[in-house]
Amino acid sequence: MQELSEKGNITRARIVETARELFHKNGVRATSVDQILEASGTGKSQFYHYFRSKEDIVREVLRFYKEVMLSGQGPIRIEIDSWEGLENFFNDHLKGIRMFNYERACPIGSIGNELAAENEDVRQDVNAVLDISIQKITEFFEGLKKAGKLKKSADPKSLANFSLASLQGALLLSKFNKDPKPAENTVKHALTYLKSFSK
Amino acid sequence: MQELSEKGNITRARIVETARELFHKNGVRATSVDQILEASGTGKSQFYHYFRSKEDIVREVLRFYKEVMLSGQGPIRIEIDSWEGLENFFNDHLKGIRMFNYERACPIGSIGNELAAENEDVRQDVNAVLDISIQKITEFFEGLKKAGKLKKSADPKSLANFSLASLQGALLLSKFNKDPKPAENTVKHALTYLKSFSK
Amino acid sequence: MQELSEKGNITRARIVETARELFHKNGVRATSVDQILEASGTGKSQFYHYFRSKEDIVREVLRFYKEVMLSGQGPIRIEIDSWEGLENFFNDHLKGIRMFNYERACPIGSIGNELAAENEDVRQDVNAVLDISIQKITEFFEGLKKAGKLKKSADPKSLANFSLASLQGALLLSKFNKDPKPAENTVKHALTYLKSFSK
Amino acid sequence: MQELSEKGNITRARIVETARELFHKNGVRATSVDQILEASGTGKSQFYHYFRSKEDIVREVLRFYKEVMLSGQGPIRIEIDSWEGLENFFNDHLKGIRMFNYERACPIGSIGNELAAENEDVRQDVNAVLDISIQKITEFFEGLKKAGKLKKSADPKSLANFSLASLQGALLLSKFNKDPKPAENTVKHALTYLKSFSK
DNA sequence: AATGAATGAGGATTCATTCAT
DNA sequence: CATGAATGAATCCTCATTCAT
Repeated sequence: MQELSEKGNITRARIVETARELFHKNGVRATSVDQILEASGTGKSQFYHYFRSKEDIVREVLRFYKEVMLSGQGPIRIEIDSWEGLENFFNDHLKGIRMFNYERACPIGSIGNELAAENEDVRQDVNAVLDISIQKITEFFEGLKKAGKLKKSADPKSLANFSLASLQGALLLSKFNKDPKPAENTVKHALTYLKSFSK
Repeated sequence: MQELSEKGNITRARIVETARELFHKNGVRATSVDQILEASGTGKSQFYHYFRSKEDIVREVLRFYKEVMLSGQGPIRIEIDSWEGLENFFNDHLKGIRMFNYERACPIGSIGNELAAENEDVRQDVNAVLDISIQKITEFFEGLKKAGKLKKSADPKSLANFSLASLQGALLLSKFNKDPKPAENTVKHALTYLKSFSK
Repeated sequence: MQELSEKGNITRARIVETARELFHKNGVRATSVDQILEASGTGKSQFYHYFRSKEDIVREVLRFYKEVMLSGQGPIRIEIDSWEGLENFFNDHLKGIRMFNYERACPIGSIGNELAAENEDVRQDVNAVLDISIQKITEFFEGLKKAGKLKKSADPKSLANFSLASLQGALLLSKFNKDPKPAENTVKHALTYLKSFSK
Repeated sequence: MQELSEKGNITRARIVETARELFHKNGVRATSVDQILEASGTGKSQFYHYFRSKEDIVREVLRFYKEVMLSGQGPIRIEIDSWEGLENFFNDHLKGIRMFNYERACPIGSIGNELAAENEDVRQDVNAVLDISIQKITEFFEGLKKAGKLKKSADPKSLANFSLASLQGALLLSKFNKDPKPAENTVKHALTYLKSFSK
């Protein structure tokens, strides 16, 4: 039942953090293990002390995103209990891409797009992480429905799914355009549509 | 008056076709030049007889998509002159992902997502290709507007942009889920929203 | 006893000329057959119509230098019949390196330095070409001697050999320095020394 | 306080030593990285653990020559404090080429001749290494002059420069002839000339 | 005489991973 | 926990050369 030492944990966390950043910036395959180690200031083979393989750290990165989303401690306000909350959720993503000059899309989606075909585990991980958002949004709509504030025709799960899809596409188009407008425009339309189910 | 030899063109086209398929299936970085050659049944160094570099063939593949879209000869019916035409455009994409068992998203978007950050030319190429769709959809909405069949508040360009974004996101989610539903659901909502501007 | 056609000869000569220039500028190994063909505006496989191999064209280039020197039609005045003639011989070389901004040494010596070790034929060719100069200088000194204008202690062949060695070294140092001074200085000393045998 | 591991240093040094030998024997371009590794008994990709590129090891080899010359520990006695010392300097070079059956010239000059045109850094490195010899010889002549043992007309720097140029040319001609005589003859004349400034 | 497609070995370089200490 | 040396397959690309027309 031995715990990892403090120091070890820190080194490990730094590696994950660096990998996460590089994966987001350049993609997984474009990021070599050596690059991660150099950028994290870690000695050469520390990596294999903490991770079994490159695949392993990819999944570790996805686990990190999962934890952040579940704990709600990331930059995205994912606890949604009002229409304003939903807007915040979308807008936090817009803020996110602004930070990187509209040169990146969703870090999770990018990993999924790159690796889903060749690695079933990663595909499922990606799915699971994105499902957290979908679930949270679903719960928001369910709440509305229960409170009689959503049209009967509206299916919470279906709307949540649409929300995430349009968001992913929004971020993607802004990356291709290196410009905030496509994402802003898409988010605006999506919100307008979603609100049309309000009553 | 002399054209490039038949034979050469065929070999070249076969390489591009193979590259296109592999890029779509596995991604650009995951596809080695050797794989392309082997899969296309081409001798070892024919590649560099026809292409300057791997980047070159990526752009050639994008050029191919561009031509297909401009000529309207691909599987996607991009000439849109009615609401039914718009539905066809979306549905053709759904058919497309079904062909690959929902294991792939948009081939152009995937290339963009993987390479836009590191290669400005590719980013612009991707943008240009996707803009063709956006332009076609824009023209459809403009036509409607001119005919007084679209609400005044509707901005054709903006709606077209939303259309493509939601489509990209739709395909992406279905790839992550290896399931048609997320895409179908997203497309359904998007179309519902767009049609709400009809009058 | 069929002669080569006019046109063929011209193409061939252009290839040799281009090769000569590129070998001088960048070295033999640094020059690819393709580069020669592209720079000479020759179709891809013309090369192997005229030459058996890359080695073959190297030797052709050396043969060219040989002919130029034997015919005395090059930029180097190699017919030496006076001290002034010897000075001209040296100075023509200094002019030569000036033309190329002191970025090149002797084209023949360079080929020799690069290939003598691996190709005995080339080594002998190089030697033969340089021997032409040595021979001409030798004859000059022999003439002087016969005319009683050279000290008895002076050995014509030996002095000629020294002349060429110091010249080769002179050009080399100027290339390393990208500056005319080392060559000018060396030539000045060499000439001073040689003239000391005059009587 | 930690030094690079013994083992690593040894491997690295062995690679440099092997590269040095092969560059001298066959030239830089004629020597592949694989050849260096095989000849040095080093595993396939150790090379890039120690050197960034092939250019890097070329410069490392030049750095090696520089250190050897500065430390005076090589086969060439470069500390010159008498006419005999100058003769030793020349003769050590003659001994050097004898070791290799007169199939090689100056290793530094050869690298310079092959790469100076395409690589400015290498050109400067080569220049710097050869300047060490020139500087040492210059100091010898300056010493003579200060002691009143050199004619006033003699310029130390200029004579040193001539010394090295004639030496380079001497070695070159012997390589082309695969024979010691041209070098011996040239050195003999150069020394005779230089001594003529003694008083 | 000329063209350009085809070949396949070999070049430099990068990569994920393992080993010895 | 940590270090960096070692491994060898794989990657992109270039080369000299030959073939088919």
